[in-house]
Amino acid sequence: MTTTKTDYRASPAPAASQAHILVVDDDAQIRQLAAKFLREHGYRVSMARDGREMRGILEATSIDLVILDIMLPGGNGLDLCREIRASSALPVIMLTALGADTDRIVGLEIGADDYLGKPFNPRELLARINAVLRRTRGSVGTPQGTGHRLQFEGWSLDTRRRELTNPDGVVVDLSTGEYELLLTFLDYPQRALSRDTLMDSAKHRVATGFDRAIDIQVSRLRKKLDSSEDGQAMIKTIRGTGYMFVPAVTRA
Amino acid sequence: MTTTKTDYRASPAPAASQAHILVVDDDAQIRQLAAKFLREHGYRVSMARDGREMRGILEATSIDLVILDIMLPGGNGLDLCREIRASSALPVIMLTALGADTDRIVGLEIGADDYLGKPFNPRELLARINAVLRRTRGSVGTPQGTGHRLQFEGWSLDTRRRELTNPDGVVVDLSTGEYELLLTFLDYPQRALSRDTLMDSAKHRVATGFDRAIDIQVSRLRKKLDSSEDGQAMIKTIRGTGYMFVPAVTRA
DNA sequence: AGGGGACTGAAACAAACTGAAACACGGCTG
DNA sequence: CAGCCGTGTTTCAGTTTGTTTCAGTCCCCT
Repeated sequence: MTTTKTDYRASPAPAASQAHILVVDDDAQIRQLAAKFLREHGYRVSMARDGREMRGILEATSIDLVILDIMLPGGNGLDLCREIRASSALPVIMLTALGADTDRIVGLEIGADDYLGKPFNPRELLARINAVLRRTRGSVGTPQGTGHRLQFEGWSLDTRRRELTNPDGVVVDLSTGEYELLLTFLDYPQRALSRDTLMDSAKHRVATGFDRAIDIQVSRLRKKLDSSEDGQAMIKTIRGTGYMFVPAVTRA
Repeated sequence: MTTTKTDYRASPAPAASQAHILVVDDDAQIRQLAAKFLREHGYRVSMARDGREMRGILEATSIDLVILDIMLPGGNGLDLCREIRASSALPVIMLTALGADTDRIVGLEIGADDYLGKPFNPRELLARINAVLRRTRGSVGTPQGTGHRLQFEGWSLDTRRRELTNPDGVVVDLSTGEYELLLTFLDYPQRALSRDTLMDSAKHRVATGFDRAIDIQVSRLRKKLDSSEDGQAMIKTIRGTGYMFVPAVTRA
């Protein structure tokens, strides 16, 4: 995996780049790893070792999202999650040990916005962060929750309903894969994305080397975006590198 | 975006952490176990051995939720549940002996908000308590007992009567399984739920691997929700993952 | 300018996944 | 006891997705 060389966007920063994330984990290695990766992707990151430190940081600074290990010494992560939820709507993503399915149930019901098994793929973490932020952005404090709509060249992708609407207002059916792919593009517009990046961001899996899955998926997506005149041009091929989503993207 | 201290789900919690729970069970061990666990998780807990003690505590203090064993010496737990319901909207979770009759019991008009097979996983108990409190929040103390009604796109699900009403005001019959499934969806709208999660949240059991039970149940539920035009779209399939309930859900 | 290798677009096929009808099973009702 | 209802399983058809394959493009080199 490579950290894409192009630096991040010139235009409508999906605001993701400004979000401030707090990583709570007692394992220094995981903390560092996550922090490094997230910083490279434009987030501000703070870290805490336990509940006490977490509270301190939450009070001292303005955090947009918390990543919380479910297993913390002296104080279950679930309790911390509930504690957060008792007083705010701060988005929380739980890290759970693999295979502990009871935690899975509870992680859901306890009010976490998402959860991720350890060890996790950094890109998947990123994807989920984006998804959660997208879901909660604007909805926090705004009852009717605007902000879940991504627009470009008259098109609109409702991330809540997973629905794409063309400039004429007609809903265009997208398969799950096409939706995820488009979403990835919309998260990083005007930026060359390698097949690798697209693969694990959109499909949550690693490229197998001689894999053309992304190509064909791009091709299919293009076809659907093509109903308008310059649909073809929306996703530009960057030879030897990957693809780039050209139009400017705004949130509504 | 700022860390708004507003809750986006519902009104900001009569803080789960402050809720007062009454455990009614004649088995001292279970009482202790549940109480200890719940206290560790921030609840206030009272205990009663039978119906008489229960009444005493209900009158003396302010209880937010009752956990009630269905098998009690001298006085069926079901009767106690009805008794509670006759005079209040106090949420009740029933503990039932594991096995055959759980399903049947639930189908009956006991009016419990949820149930749990014994022996139970403490975390699952916690999860269901949270879910029930979230659902009924605001209803307790409100004489008219609103709050047990979940609404979406003109539809309304009355969790007390286990009754679904379509936008025209017509009651649509739901089987037990369909009801539980819909309830789970309504608890976690706009969120991809895996078959596993749906299975143990809605059916109180673990998926057996090559299980299509959820699929067919979703299919049946869809059909019933379909009487309106875009019923099909309400439950979206997320290939390779599970299902998602699309409409916004409000409690009334 | 021409040729060759590497890369991409997309059709064709195959595998995986999902929808739903049909059937089977168990409990309940009359 | 026969039939009905709710539910899970089986099964088959329809979708979606990934791989293979081949043709067309682009780039570099001579």
